[in-house]
Amino acid sequence: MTIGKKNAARGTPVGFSSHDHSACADAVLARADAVCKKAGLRLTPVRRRTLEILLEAHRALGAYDILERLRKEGFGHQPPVAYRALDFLVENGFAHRIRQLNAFAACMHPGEEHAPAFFICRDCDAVAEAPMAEVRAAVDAAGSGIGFQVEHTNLEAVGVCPDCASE
Amino acid sequence: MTIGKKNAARGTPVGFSSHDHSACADAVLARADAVCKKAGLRLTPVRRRTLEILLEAHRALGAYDILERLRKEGFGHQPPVAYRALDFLVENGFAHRIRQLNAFAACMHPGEEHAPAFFICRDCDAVAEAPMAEVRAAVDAAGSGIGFQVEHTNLEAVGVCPDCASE
DNA sequence: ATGGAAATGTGATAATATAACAAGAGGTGA
DNA sequence: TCACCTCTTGTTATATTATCACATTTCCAT
Repeated sequence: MTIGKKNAARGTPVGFSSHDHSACADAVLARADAVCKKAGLRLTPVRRRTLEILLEAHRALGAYDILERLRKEGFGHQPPVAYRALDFLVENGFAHRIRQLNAFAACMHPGEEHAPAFFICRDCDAVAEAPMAEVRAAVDAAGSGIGFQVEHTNLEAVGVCPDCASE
Repeated sequence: MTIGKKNAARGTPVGFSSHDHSACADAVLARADAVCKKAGLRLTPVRRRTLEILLEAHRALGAYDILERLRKEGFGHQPPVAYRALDFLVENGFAHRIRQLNAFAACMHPGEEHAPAFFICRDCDAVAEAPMAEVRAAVDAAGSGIGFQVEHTNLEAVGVCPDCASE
């Protein structure tokens, strides 16, 4: 689909309220560095750059969107390059996979334990991430009721964002 | 991936507790007929058969798994055949799309308003559906807090099912 | 019966994702 | 230092999932 082309001019991506993108991006990146150092993880150039790309875009990007940007910057140009970097970021909580969009978005709360919920606008594909601890607790409880050990949850809500609703 | 090959012998698909499959399948099918009649929807042969296949399998199936079965029974053999039938079922609440698996499963509560949550075993791909109205309420509330009108929610929890845990 | 909308079937292709293997980077202990 | 090991990267090739576009048929309401 190549995320973000459909209605790229509309909608405030990844969070509907405006704010200083570069500041929050820097903060998240610094946090990622710290978390990796502490955990003995290697935030290599491709990985770090992939995270930066997600943060700069400040919206959900498809793997091939990211691959293209990496390629332009001299990294490898084959799909595994992007997928591996994204896998690393997702596994370690620096990014989330948005399955409704076949896309990825930087996590805005790396390091913190959180069960994210995503609000996805069906019109402009903007995505907002909200931490919802209560939901996670409810799911854990429901799971243990049927003998299921929940390890990871993903909640994606589709609807209409404020911008698109006002049109 | 061709869902269901990995560990097909293990796990109790779509719900972890055993029960009379054919009885619940018949009931769901009858309900689907009634709902369609009432709503003026056409549960055509391909669509009905697709739902039956999902009910018989009693697990999540990929679109191409379904396509193959349809083909063997004399229906068309091109992807749109399966995707269109599945789209109809999903849109009208007779089936759910399990995005973690790129697969589809029959809904066990058609007609009833419900925000389903899925418990997906990372070992054997078994899927259990649990209705979680409270979660939906929480998501609606969180959404309206940021001006987002939630239309549809999908919650997928990955973990370990009872069968796989006991090994 | 007939005109229009919905549904089906088909070929072609797009978009997303992984497998498998060779080569390089970096750390660790002898 | 160097041999060794592991992790990471890059590449080729291919698998898997999903959609487009268009002809044909079916169904139903007039």
